[in-house]
Amino acid sequence: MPDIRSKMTNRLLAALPAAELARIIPSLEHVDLRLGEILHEAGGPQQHFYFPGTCIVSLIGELNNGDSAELSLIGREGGVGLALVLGGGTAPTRATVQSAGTALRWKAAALQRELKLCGAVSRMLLRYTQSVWTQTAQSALCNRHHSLEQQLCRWLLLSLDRVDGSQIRMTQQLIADMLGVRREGVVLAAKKLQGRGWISYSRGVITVLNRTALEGHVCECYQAVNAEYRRLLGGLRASPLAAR
Amino acid sequence: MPDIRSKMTNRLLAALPAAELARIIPSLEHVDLRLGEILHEAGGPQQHFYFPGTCIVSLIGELNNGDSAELSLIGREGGVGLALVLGGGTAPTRATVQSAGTALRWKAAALQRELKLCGAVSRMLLRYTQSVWTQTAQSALCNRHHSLEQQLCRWLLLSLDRVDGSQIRMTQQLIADMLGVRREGVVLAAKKLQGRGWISYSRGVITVLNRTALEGHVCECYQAVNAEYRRLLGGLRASPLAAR
DNA sequence: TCGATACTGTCGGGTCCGCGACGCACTTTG
DNA sequence: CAAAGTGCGTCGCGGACCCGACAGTATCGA
Repeated sequence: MPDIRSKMTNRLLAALPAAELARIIPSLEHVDLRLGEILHEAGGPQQHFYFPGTCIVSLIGELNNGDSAELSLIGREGGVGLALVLGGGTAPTRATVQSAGTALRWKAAALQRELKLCGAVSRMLLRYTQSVWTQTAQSALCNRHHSLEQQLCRWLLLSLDRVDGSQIRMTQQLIADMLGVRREGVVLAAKKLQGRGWISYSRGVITVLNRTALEGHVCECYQAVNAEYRRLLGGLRASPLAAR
Repeated sequence: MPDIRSKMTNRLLAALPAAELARIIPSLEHVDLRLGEILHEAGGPQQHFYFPGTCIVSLIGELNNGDSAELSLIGREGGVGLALVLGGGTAPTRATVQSAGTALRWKAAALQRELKLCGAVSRMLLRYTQSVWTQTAQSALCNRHHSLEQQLCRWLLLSLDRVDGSQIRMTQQLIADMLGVRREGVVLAAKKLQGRGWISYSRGVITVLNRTALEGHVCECYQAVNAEYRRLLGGLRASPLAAR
C-alpha cells in the first residue's frame, strides 16, 4: 500500500499509532471527489466514512423551504460520516464536496468493526466528534451575533486552511448558500474586502492577498474552533492543524 | 436502591436493559439542583455526568463579549456531560440549571469504566450525542433563518416538554440570554403571544394556555429535533419523549 | 411601611440584511 | 458568431432587530 500511504495527507490518520494505522489501511480506498458531489444526503444512508486528502467537504443543514446553513467545514484535518461513529446511521445534514480533490474512504462495516475494539481509532473519532460539535456550536453563535463581513472572513480562513496555496475555487452564490445569506450580501461584503486589497476574485476563483488582515478582522469564532481542535486532537501526535 | 429507582424519571436510563441498569444504579447519586447552578463552565472540568429527572439544564455558548446562545436544552429525556463520553474532558459550553429539580449524577470515573465495556450504555450515550449535535445544528439554522417570535415558540415548547404541567418559571431576561437576543425583543414577541391568548406570564412565571396554537406557529426546528431524537432513541425501549 | 430590587413595558433612532428586479461581462456551445 | 448560460454588480424599499434610555409595577426584606 505504499501508493495509498503516500497520498495520505489526512491529519486524523497521520495522528494514529503505526499499529492501528497499519491495521486499517488495507480497508481504505482512494477516491477522487468531484465538485458538487454529495457524499450523503440529509437523512440518507451513509455507506462510507471519508478521510479528505485534498478535497473539502461541507456539512450543510437545510430547512424545508431550501434555506440552508453550513454546520461544519471538513478538510484534511477531519473526516465525514460521524453518524456512523455515533450509531445513528443517518444524520440530518447533507455533505457536499465544496472543493474537488482526493479522499480515502472506509466502508461502514470496517469502521464499525474497528470501533468495537475500543482502541486508538475509537478514541480519535470520538474526540474528533467533539471537534465537529464545537464547530456547529460556534456556527450557531456566529450566525446569531456576527456580521456577514466577519462571517465571510471566517469562511475564507477556514477554507484557506484546508487547501494548498491561497486560491479558493468557489462562486459567491455557493458561499451565500453556505453562510445562509443572499448572494447580494456576499457581493457587498466581498467588495469591501476587495476594496481594502485583502482579496481579489474573478468568476469563481478567490485569491487571498492578505491573510493577516483577514485574521485581524475575523470574529473570535475562527480561533475558538481551531483552538478546540488542537486541544482535542493536537496532542494525539504531531500538530494536525498548524498553530497560526 | 428502591429509593433511587423510584425517582428515576430519566428517559435514557429508563430505556436501558435491566442488566445494564442494575449495574450502574449503585454508582448513581441523587442530587437536587438549584436554579442558576452551574454544572460545568465553558472549558472547565466535568466531574460528573448528570441524568436530569425534574430539572432542566441548558447548554450555553458564550462569546468573549458576553453575548450568548443556547445550544441545547436538556431535561429528563437526556443527559449533561457529553465531553466525558467523547473524551474531550472539557467542552466549550456552559451548563446551567434553568429550572430547579432533581437529577442523578454519575462520577466521571464510573462512566468511563462503563464506556470501556462498549455495551448498551455506550451505544445509548453515543446515539444521544448525535441527538444533541442535531439540536445544536438546528439552533444554528434557526438562529439564521427564523424570527424571534418563532424561536420563542420553539423555546417554550422545548421547555414545556421537559416539565410537568404548563408553567415555566423563567424571566424574560434569562430567555433573552438563551435565545441570544435582547430582552426588549423577548418582551415584544411575548406580548404578541399573550395578545393572542396563547400564553400568560407574570414576574417570572409563564403559563402556556394554548399549546396547540404554539405548535402551529413554531418553526419546523422544533419538530425536526424531536423527530431525530425519537429516531435515535425512541426504539431503544419505550417512547422516551412521547410523540406529539 | 418604606426603600431596594427585580421584572416587565415603552420609545425613537439606527443598521444590517432580506427582497425583488435588473444590467453587465465573460464563457461556452452549436 | 450568435445565443444561451454563468457569474458579478447595483438599486430602492422595507422589516426585524439592535441600542440606549427610561418608566411603571410587583415582591421582599429591614
